[in-house]
Amino acid sequence: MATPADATRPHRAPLNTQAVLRAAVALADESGVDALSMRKLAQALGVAPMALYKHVDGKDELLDGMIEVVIGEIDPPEPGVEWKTAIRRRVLSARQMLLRHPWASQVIEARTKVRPTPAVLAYMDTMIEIFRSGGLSVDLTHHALHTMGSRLLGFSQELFNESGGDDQEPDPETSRAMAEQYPNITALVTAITHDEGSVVGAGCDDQFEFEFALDLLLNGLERLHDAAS
Amino acid sequence: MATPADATRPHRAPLNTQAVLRAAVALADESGVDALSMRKLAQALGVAPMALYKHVDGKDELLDGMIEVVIGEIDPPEPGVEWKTAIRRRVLSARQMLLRHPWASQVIEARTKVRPTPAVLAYMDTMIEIFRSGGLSVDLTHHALHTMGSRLLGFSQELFNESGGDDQEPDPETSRAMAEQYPNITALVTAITHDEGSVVGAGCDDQFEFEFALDLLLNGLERLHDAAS
DNA sequence: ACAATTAGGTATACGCCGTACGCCTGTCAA
DNA sequence: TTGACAGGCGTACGGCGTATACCTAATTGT
Repeated sequence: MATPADATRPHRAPLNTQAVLRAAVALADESGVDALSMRKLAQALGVAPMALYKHVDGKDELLDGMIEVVIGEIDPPEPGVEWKTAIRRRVLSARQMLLRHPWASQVIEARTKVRPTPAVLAYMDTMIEIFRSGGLSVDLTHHALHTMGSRLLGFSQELFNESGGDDQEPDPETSRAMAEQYPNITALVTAITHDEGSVVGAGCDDQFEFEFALDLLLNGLERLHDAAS
Repeated sequence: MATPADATRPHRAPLNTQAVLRAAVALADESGVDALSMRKLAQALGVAPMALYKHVDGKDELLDGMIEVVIGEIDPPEPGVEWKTAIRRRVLSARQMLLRHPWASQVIEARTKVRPTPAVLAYMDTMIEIFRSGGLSVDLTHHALHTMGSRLLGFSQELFNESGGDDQEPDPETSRAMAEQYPNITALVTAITHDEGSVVGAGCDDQFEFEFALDLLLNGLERLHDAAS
């Protein structure tokens, strides 16, 4: 007679796999992926650590499940759109997801090296489909994927965003030492931050920079495609 | 009278910071960075775990030191070379380093988010110098750095290299299921691996793909630079 | 109607990890 | 001679992932 909701004991809702994954994503979003442990996650769900293993095979599979969740947040491709626009929208949507979940980039990269998850494979599959139905050759599509997947430097992205990462103003002495040791960085940063007063504090417009890179690349691919026709 | 080398007790060489860092790099190279623990490193050096803390401040600082070591392996810039060639050589040299130390990319990215090491800053500084002395504007240099630092996808790079990561041949049934679920990936992979019999097993020429991406980007930057002149 | 199965949660324990703290022992300068 | 100190060691603490065994309530087959 008792419905599952008003059972006599302080039953919390019986906790399925999706709930575990969503809680894990939320916890990683707010505390960082390093602070995501099975024990902390269990505590956040009001449950003993080992209870999680009834719903998830282990930490690696938990991470894979979290990947599935966030990849699912990327907008699906719209049919009947020109390939360059379609790719552009998809990549920008993926970027929005990565900004919402700062841990995702690192986790996806690490886990994909071991074994790509179905959602990652599906994402890649639709990307290929867009290129191919846009008329790009197999070879050019292949090159395009590699080009968009490579990072060429492997780091550096976050150097300007917060000018160092810590929050306090650099005291004059250290900033003078900085200017001495890294004159080119210093010159570039001051030039950037002093231009166009529109930018709020310091730093640059990341969205603009991202689209700059994306368009540079897409235009290059289009040029190659046109030349081949 | 006893030289440090022939001391009476089984003294191993007194173990300085550089030796610790080099051992850590070697251990990460052969066992992966996940298997690199202070305890394992100490064991590899024939020393108690806590001995390391006399030479390194902690694990994070150990990782920073390892970054300094591998960044030091990147060829220094040669003066008097045209900017595009200079950048090209530097980036390819950095890539060789990253191939030698598969853990480096991940570690550098993670630590740079916290605080960039001096070597990373110095590397960036010389990159900026090359662009600027090549005549590129501050803005274009800025864009160039972002473009080369962004990955646009964040993953996917390793999908083709080993067609899945595990070593056994996929049995016919699973590969049929693959072909059904990811038709575009399947089509692309089979087309790539069946072309040009020159390629040994399966997979593609990573070096070629990397240079393709690099040149696509450098040519795009050059075009923008010429248009601005 | 009742026994058997099972799904969901728990408690305990093992072996790893990073590292704070204190101690010991040679070496060498004053 | 003495005392500082550099280098190394042992112990211990809290946190981690997770194997194993156990408990309880619901569900199901007969």
